[in-house]
Amino acid sequence: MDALGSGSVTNPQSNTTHWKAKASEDFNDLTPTITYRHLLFNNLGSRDPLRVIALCDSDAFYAACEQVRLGIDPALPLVVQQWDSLIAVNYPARKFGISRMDKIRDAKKRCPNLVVVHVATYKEGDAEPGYWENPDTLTHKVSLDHYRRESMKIIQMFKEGLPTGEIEKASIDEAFIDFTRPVREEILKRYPYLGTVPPDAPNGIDSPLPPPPPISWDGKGTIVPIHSLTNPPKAQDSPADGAENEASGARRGSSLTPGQDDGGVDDSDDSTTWHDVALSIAAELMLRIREDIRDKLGYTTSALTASYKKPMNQIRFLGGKLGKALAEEYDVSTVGDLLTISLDEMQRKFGEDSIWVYEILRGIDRSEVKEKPVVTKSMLASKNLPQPITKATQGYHWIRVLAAELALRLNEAREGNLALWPKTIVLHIRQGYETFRSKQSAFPFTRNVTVDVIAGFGEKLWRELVGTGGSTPFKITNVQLSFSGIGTMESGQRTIEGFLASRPSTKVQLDLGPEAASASKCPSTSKRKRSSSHVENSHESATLQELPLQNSDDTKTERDARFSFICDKCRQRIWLKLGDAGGARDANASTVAGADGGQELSVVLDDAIREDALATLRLEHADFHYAQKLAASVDESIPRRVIRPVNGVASTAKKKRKTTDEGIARFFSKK
DNA sequence: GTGGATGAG
DNA sequence: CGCTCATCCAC
Repeated sequence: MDALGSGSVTNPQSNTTHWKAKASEDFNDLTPTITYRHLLFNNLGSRDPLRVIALCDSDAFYAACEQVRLGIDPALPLVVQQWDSLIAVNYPARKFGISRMDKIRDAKKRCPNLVVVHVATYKEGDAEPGYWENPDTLTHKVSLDHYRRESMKIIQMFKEGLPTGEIEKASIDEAFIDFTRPVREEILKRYPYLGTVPPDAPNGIDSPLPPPPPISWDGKGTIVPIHSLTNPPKAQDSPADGAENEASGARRGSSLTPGQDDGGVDDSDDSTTWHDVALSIAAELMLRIREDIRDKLGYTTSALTASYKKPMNQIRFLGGKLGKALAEEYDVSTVGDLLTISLDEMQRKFGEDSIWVYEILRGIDRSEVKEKPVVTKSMLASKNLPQPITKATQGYHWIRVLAAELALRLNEAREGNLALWPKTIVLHIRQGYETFRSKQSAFPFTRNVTVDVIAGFGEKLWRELVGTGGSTPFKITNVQLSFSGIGTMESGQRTIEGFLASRPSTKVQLDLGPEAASASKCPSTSKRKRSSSHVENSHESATLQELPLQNSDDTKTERDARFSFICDKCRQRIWLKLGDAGGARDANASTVAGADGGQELSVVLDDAIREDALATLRLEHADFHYAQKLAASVDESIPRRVIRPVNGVASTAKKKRKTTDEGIARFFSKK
């Protein structure tokens, strides 16, 4: 696709309409005459005429990460290897004609002195990924953790450098930056006289701003005038570090040749607008931050700062099925070809919402830049199996490897927030060339998320997905294990129970130890009716109740430590009661049941749950004392705390897609 | 909630 | 291209 904007026309004489798409449709709102209202209010969102957005990405990011990590001279050619392929090639290496997806051998042939770093990997049992010269894809899994961490550092610098800007991490090496607010602030700082509407202004706050000062585009990078968008500059004029700082969409006079810097003040005409000023300030801020990142972290970046159009093929959303569908529907191959289709025609065919696509085709992208939560909603670890696996044990092996990665990543994320809780765990497998199938299950909140806990669930899901093997042969070519629905647990309550309550068949009730009764003496005893039934087929599950019995070495003292604690305040030994999982419960009676039927969860998992429950019990017991103090006068039960999903915006008002949407039309709904 | 599909680097 | 990652959405 190319020929972006081939139908656009700029009008250097008009202050109100900067370009038109063919004759009839115009986009007046993009670049109106800027008034005091435009400047002094900041409430127009993506229709703000002073809106400036930048996209900044790191150059050959993975390669740069390795270069920085190893303290290698950035001028040396370096590639990052993943098995037999390359996943990153730095600029010096590109000079040798090496490109991504070259085979490693070819790359070395082209450049014998090439620095080759294999991406970090780990195998089952490794506590963390490591850098090895020749990891085996049959035993190891790639880890991108280091790159994720470095990425976060860069995002952090954007945020610190632009406290009032909006930063949206777009990928591991890219971020969208909304400069609209910082630019406004800067304009008011530099031109304070704009801060008040002059008394003699003809239309009050709706009067146009006075003419802008001349702009120096010097040192702001490469400027891409709007005229040139069909023939944009190439990167040959980049700074020496290979990075670029482009600004696009400035409604400039014709004096600036694409890719050249005229090196100074724009005194060419009277066509400079406040719109241009905004763009130039953003470009300047962008450059400053990029330099800071380079100096502090060692990463070079490229940025494109645009008011509304971007050069070359930089159109989002058309790279996938939508683009293909459009091309087929209209039997065209370039964006330019689609510009002949009028808005009316598109809307008649695809409904009102297709204006979104119509604008995208014209380089107008009104998407909001919105900061994403620091923690992502999901985490996925996956492994392609060059040699398809055929046995359940092999599956368990990979599940453990993937579980190790998830454990590592979740625990690392928890360094920032202890209450992080993935509500769901999912196992995907791909059999041969079939599409993926998956199974998921609730994941309990556990303070210690270990490989064993995760793998326990993974194995359970595996059995649901492929069975225990034997009878039906399989050939699995990919295994993925993921957490989803990551949110935070509020004041760490009632979590295990919530999880187990959904498995009524395994509810068991068992008081442990002779002192169990004494536990109920301290706080009030549960009056809830209890089921006295034990699990009938106890061989089916390794539930908590079996633990003390299974382990013959388990002395009484050990058992005490595992299932109880002594409260400092009341000097009571407080016991963990394994009982009915659902329903209400008193402050002192922690309830835990075994998990799923079958040998679904390992003993170790139960152990983790037990420890978790014990920790919860301590908190609750402390709460009990606290509540007693507070509520001495009132005969009220201790307020129950409730689990509340943090991102619990239950999307009730989800728009129903029109059932008439068929084929291509379904792409046209508003994003 | 579950499971599949999509887009992106 | 092969691999990895995250989100969306119909059911």
